[in-house]
Amino acid sequence: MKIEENIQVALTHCPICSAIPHEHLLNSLKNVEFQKKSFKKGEIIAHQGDNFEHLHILTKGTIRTKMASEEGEEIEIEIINAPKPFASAFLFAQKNSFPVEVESIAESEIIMIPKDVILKLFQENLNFLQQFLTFNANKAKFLSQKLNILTIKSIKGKISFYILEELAAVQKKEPHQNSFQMRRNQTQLAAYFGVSRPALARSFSQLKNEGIIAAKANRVTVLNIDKLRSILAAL
Amino acid sequence: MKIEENIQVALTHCPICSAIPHEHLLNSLKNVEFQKKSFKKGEIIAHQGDNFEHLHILTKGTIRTKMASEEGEEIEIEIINAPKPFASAFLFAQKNSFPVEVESIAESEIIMIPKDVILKLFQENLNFLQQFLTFNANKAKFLSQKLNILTIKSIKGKISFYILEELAAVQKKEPHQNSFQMRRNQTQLAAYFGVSRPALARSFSQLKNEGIIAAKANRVTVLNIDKLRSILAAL
DNA sequence: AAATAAGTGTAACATTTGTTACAGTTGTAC
DNA sequence: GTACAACTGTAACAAATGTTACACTTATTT
Repeated sequence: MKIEENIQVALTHCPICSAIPHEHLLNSLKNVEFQKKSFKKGEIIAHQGDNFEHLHILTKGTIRTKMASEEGEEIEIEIINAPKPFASAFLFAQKNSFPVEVESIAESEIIMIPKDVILKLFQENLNFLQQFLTFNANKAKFLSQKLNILTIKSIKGKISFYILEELAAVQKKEPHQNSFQMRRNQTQLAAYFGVSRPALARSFSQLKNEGIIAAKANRVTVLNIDKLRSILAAL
Repeated sequence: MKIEENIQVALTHCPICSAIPHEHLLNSLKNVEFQKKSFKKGEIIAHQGDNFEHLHILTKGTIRTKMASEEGEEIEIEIINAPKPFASAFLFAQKNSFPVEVESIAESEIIMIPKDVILKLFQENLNFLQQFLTFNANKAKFLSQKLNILTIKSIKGKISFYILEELAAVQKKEPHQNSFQMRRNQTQLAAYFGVSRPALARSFSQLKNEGIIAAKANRVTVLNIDKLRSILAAL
């Protein structure tokens, strides 16, 4: 099977494939019937519960995964930009179905590589295996952090947790920084937390009135980190 | 290092080690400085956030993992019986710290095997790798199911989801069975859902009054599965 | 069998969050 | 600059859940 240029480029930048030497990757995939699919903005790539036996790699575009018991009530799990695998942490499960709804939110392209090919690659290439393990372990961490946010019951608590996490991330680079840029607006954050938008705004206002944080445009400044921490502790 | 009899037995029954031929396992571990630790009932094995570089295997006893932002508000994640690995899905993460609090709830014993030994075993033994992948993928599924329960906002919805899952599991063995034994009492279930016990009881009563389920002792009977499903759909 | 503990059902009330609606603010397209 | 859309702040009210308390039932122990 001929591999298109753009897919090759995507794969060399994919966090789990980049360990495989370029030629080796080409050789492996050349002999393999991997599938390619394209999706328009708004199309559903996979439904929650669908079975799969392939490693899915998003080679182009952006997807959003969300969880919903049926219609209605949905909360966003993750937004994934190409090139990256998705649902890879579930590939080797006994009953490996998509745990989330996967929606294309831009012109997207995915390729699908059969499970057994992946296993073969693991044997031929220890680095690939390690990257796969690391990528999935990071995903598991992400899931468990998400779990943590949902575990916190009060909206103020969720906000505090979120802000402390974001601030910690920023402080790794600039240790004394006490403000950061919000990556999500309130509407998105409310979906992420699984709460209503006005309720989120209300709690945000309370934190501001209490002098714990300040917010201007999409920049949040932490004024009293101890109080912020105590909100979590006091839960 | 000498390997005690009981640990050997435990390992051969451990879901990720059972693929390794007995002699091979002994040989591999003989040359390795793996650690052994014992814990009494109630002792904390690991705190949320602790770093680790070893695969942890519970060889004896029972542990409970729970999540908590600090003191107070805790929700139970999982109860694990020996012999099983724990936190294995996070072992290869970039910053691999315990995502949960791990508590011994019985006389327990664990062994710890360094990461690099595990990698070596992967290379020598494809079955071991596959079992490890499967075990972790199942964990990821478990986490995402847990996420699903927390995502559902109403208590009635959580109960419906839970009952439908349990019933589906039972029906795999007995297709026309419409009742099942509860593995958790209401107090435990409330902790699992992250809600208060009286609120759970109230919602339970409502489902009973509406004729959707019946419950006697710890046996739940589904009387109207369509209505149960529609509770989830209507969310 | 009595005593005790563990689990369940339920009620009154407090608290939090959701819902709906609208006004003000900011950003963007034309 | 105007018009429009997206975002934010906020208020009144509804609905759900938490809290506390207690009665009742069911296991377990003695």
